[in-house]
Amino acid sequence: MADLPKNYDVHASQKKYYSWWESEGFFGADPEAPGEPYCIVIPPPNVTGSLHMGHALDNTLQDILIRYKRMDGFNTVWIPGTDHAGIATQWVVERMLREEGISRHDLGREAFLERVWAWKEESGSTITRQLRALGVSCDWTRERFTMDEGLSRAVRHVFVKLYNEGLIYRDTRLINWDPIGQTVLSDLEVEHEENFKGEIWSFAYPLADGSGEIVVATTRPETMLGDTAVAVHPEDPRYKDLIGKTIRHPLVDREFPIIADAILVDPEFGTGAVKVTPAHDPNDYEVGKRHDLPFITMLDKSACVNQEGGRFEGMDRYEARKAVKSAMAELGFDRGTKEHLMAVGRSQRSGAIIEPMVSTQWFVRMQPLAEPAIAAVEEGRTRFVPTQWENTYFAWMRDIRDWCISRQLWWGHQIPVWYCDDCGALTVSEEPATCCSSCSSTSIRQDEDVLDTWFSSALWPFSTLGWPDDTAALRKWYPTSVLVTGFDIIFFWVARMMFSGIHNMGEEPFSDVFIHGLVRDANGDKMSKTKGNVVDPLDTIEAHGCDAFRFTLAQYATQGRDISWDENRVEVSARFVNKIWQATRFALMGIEGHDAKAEVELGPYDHWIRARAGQATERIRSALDGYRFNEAATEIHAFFWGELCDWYLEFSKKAIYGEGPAKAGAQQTLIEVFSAITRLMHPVMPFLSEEIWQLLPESVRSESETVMMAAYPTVDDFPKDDRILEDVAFLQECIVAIRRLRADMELSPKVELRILVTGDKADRLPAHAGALAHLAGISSVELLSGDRPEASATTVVSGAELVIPLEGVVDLDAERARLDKEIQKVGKDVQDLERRLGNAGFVAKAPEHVVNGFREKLAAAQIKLDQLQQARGELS
RNA sequence: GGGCGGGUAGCUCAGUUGGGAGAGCGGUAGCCUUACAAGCUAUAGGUCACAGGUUCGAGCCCUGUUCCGCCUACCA
Repeated sequence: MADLPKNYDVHASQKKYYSWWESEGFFGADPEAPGEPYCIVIPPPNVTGSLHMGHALDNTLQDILIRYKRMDGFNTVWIPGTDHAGIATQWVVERMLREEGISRHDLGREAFLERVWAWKEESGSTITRQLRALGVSCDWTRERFTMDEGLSRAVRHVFVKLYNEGLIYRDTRLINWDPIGQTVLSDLEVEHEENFKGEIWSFAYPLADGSGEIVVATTRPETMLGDTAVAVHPEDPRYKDLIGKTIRHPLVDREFPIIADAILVDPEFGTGAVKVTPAHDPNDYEVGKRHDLPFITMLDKSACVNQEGGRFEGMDRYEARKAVKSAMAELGFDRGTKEHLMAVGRSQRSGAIIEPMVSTQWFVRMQPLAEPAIAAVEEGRTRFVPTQWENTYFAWMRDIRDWCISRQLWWGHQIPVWYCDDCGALTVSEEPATCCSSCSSTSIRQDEDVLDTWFSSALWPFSTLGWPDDTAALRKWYPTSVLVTGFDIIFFWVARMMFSGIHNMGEEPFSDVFIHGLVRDANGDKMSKTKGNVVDPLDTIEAHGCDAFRFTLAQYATQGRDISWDENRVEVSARFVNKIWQATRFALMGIEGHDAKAEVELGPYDHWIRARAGQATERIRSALDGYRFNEAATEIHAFFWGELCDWYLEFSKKAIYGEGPAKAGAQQTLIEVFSAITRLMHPVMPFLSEEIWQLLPESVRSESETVMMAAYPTVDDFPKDDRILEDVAFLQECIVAIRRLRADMELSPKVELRILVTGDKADRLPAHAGALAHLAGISSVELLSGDRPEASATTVVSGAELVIPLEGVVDLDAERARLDKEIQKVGKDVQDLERRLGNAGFVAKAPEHVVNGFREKLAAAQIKLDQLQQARGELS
């Protein structure tokens, strides 16, 4: 063991063990195997994407859970996969084509799709390869893709089912149009940009009878080419007489009425008269329906003015805006322009400002689907962690609008609907239709549009398990156990999985939804390529190692809070990894030559660290069970460094460097405790723990060839022993008190001190003389009998006083000064404690243990004060 | 406009039934003590954003104010 390298080679370890785990099939899952089911489906990253910090956090947390549950005897599976990401992927490929100087229309649908598939084949493995670098233990044999054959069948199956149930329908209505991407978007795909600097322009519409004008205001002048009314409030005295009169459009050959609408018009706002463009504004659309106005679509698919715009035809909407304004100014109808802050909707993908348009699209009727999805959370069958996210979920679900699912794209699941050229009937079919279901004509055409990418994502928790077939995996693992994801896709994905799962499977898709924060940069800003503040997880892993990276992520993963990523923390974690390695080296050297059959005698410190390990196990388990990853990581750190390294390894040195049953006892303890902590840390630090596991003695490894299959420690693995915990806590307090005294008196650690001890617990101390010698430089421990030495320092701990003779060790003048300072300080403490205890209400109402705690503390402080004053007197 | 989260040590952040204000980093002082100087020991540093309230007692509960961030909304 002496040849164990002084430093841990993280990269060699990562490479060696990941491929070993994977090739041995340790990630694989068998639905027939015993154990309660525990299943996670990965939030599928974009197939052509690459790993970012969000993925790193999300997947590290999932891996921690899966590894924990796998070790804990559950029949676990973690299903990986990727999403075809319709718009995003098509957008990327179109951009590549543009660089070649061609468009997708030049290629045609078939050739274009070939290009996209080729790009998917080329780049599709990047993200899964990068995920492996994180150490994730997905069952790669079950990897799925949202457009693979099985999932595509699931999509068609659901579409047909919902259509037959009347929950999918086709309708013509106002939708969000992306003029650059040239497709409709759902409300969620529109991002609202607040405080957009625009202007509001007022102009006059002349009455047709020449009797006057009415002034209206707009932020979008060009839409006046599509106006079909001006609305006023029915009670507005200014305009009451104008209601029913006709306006003569000054720019196009049309007349339209002045109408009264109490819902649209706020008489207090602006001029109190509103121009109405039913085909290009959501509010006006409603007005148009209420008043049966004409819907004049005056823009084409690229948001250029069409024939409805008369002489403005062919202009893009912003050119038209200027042209309309100046034309109106020439006619004398301009009534001024003001700056105006407004919100504009942009396409999430192309960035284009959304144009509301009237269009025929496919929709999902949401109301009936949302109701049971709301109930599932209300009734606790699905639980959000932290619970605050339930509000977000409810708010959206309760105010849900129908979901527009068709997209004018080519990359995606083509809508399984065929239109008959002869009779016009629709054929909706899971399998490709060959003739019209109504008139049997073979002259049918499939709908050219594809489905919103989230339509297939919504089926992910069951489609990946084999649905619509009745598979063993589906029976075993649905519903899944927990969904781990960020709050940014609660609406896009979580909510839609909820109603899809409930509607299609009859059961909600997961019992827990754990929502973590976003990874931001050190200043709390969103990471983005344009800002140049993106941290590449692979760079971090390369620099500091995967385990340090994962440990840092876990420590950062506080519930309900975003993460401001500070790369320095990874370096700190890397030091922890090194510390673990160094301690392991010590332990392995210590257990060298261990004879399992030798006579064993466990010493007090052996009992102590076991009891401590039990406490740590309890805390770590409880933290993981509650998704408190930061607590789990912190507890691993606190136990390993603060208890095991700082105290036990030092305590045990005497036995380890000695011989006989005490040595065998310490060796056995080292083996057991290292076996436990190695397993406890494994979910967070898989590589390091595996490396250590492989170095542990055969007696440990015989349980499992890999730590990832070893049993996760339980509290019952360790005896409870409150007496030893208390005893060692007392010893630690003594050691720390002596060290402090030493530092205060500027005594070198090499100066040996004697201590005389008195008090309730005094007789416990001589048994720890060895530890006191090693850890506090104490040469002898005796019970105080008779008088104190004339020159001495006293330090008080709970239950004892330690008297240290100072004759010949210290400068007495300096010591006097020090004592004076301390007397002052302790005096204040005593006063403070007395005041609090003297409070009648405190004694009457505070829990007994709290009151007793104060009493003990006060007693100890008073003793200390007395002793200090006495020592001061002796020195004088 | 509505909603949510946050403001705790110089920095990054913990703090789960209201009862000793904590960790890591950084600072200071002292240590190459035979696993680890990527380490060990000790230590300084905080009106827990502000103002009220409840209580014997508030970082924690209530009310208000303020600053930062996010989500959401059709105000011409």
